Amino acid sequence: MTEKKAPAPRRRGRPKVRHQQLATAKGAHSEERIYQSIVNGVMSQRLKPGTKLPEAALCELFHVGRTRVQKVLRRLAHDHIVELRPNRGAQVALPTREEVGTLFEARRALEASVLPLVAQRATKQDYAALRRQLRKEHRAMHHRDQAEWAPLASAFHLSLAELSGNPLLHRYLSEIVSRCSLVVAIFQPPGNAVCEHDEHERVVGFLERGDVNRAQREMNQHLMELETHIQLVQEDSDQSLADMLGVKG
Amino acid sequence: MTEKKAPAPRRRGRPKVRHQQLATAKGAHSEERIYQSIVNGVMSQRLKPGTKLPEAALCELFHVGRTRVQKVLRRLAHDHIVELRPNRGAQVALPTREEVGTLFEARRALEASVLPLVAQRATKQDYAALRRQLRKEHRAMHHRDQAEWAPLASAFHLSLAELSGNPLLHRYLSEIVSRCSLVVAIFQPPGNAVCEHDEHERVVGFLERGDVNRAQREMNQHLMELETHIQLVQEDSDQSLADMLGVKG
DNA sequence: ATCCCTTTAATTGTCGGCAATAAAGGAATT
DNA sequence: AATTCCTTTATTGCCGACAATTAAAGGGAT
Repeated sequence: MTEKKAPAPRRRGRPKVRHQQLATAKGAHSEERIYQSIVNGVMSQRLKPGTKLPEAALCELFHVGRTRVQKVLRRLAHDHIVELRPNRGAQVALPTREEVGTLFEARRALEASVLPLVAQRATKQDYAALRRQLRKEHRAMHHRDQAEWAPLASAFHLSLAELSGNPLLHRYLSEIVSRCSLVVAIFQPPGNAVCEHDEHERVVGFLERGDVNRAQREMNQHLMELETHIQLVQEDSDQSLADMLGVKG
Repeated sequence: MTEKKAPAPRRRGRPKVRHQQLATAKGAHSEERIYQSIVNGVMSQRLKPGTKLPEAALCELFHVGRTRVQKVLRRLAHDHIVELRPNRGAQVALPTREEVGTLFEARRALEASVLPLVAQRATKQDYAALRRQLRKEHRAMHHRDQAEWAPLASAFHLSLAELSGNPLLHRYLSEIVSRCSLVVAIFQPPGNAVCEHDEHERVVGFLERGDVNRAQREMNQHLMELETHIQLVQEDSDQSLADMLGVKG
């Protein structure tokens, strides 16, 4: 118990902000390592939205100078993982409801655009690989927790983007899927996993039969369900979340 | 003045690369200024693909330290305006034929995705503003040279993206349109302007009537024409271009 | 107690220095 | 003469130092 005395030589000036431990590993390509550590921290909820990421702390944690930390922070800001305010440093981003809307809208648009290209270019081997991946995803969904399953579900969508053969669309969709995962991580109460009703399988089925339209409709439906689920969850965890973060702006 | 004598004491070591004057203006938000200067230089062909952009030169030109120059160069590299190779600095990007293909493919996909959103959200005033813009574009096309008309033609596509109401799609399309302009600037011989056959007007017409499908087809056609035109031009200016740049890799 | 202003320290922004890397000329070897 | 080092120099990568900015605490006046 910290008892405060009468004279209480209390500190003056701006207080040093507390930060949590992230990682201690060392390596050669440190920038990628720092980047991944922070992304993992955000995705796994250890880093909650609003958490400050002071440069000095990251420098100590990862044993690098500020130059590299700044580079990583700028990259994270570009990916909308953190928010970067001038002279005030970086903090984990908290997307607004509106941003979530446009995010999912853009995702639906891109995923729909990707499907015809996949149907046009994918080979039998590609579909076989997709199906293998889906079985893996299925197993994870039944046996493991969300932390392990989530990246696999995203991997399906990213594989489709890759099969489109268009690196640019793939890059954009990667960015979007990452942000969606971030949103899901933020607004999903633990244990409340989204059940997939074999929608991924159905998309592949339509694609393989060459029925692009139906594949698009199925995918759209799938993404709409995901979004509405998020929004419902967000609705009733709004207060407790803001409270949990101590958000004041 | 350093006078060179008879024995021609030729320099040894790595030669200092010559660079051209870009701008001398000064301002407060210097990073944006540097960024725009380089983009303008590339778009107006003063900076040809392959041109090196040494940090020190830019520092002198813009009277800033290397930190800010590096930030700008990284941003340009992210936008694919320059290529950034480790330990070798930045140079103006030269997109390959394959990259141009994926670039236009992605552009067709995004522009098609944008149209339904526009039809859904645009008001009468929006269409009126679009039409005003189109008249301006028309005037520029008939009276001025390509240098003035090109940004206006791009502006039409960007306006559509903006009217979609989705900032994310707008950002992606801005990126793509910039790169397309870069490609056009590189592969278009001066004076060989693309004639627009009122395709923009027709797209707006279909949209206003709510015929999204036809608007999409028209837009697709428009973009395909643009691309094939580029490729034809690229075909027969390939040699002279490589020669012009002194490309050796 | 509440508001304003000053004081103080944390934190970020920017710069120049030093080490590491890459590129070119020249020398040595075949 | 062509090829392989080796030397020399421009250039980038990285870091710590210093200036500028921000945020909180303290101290009055209302």
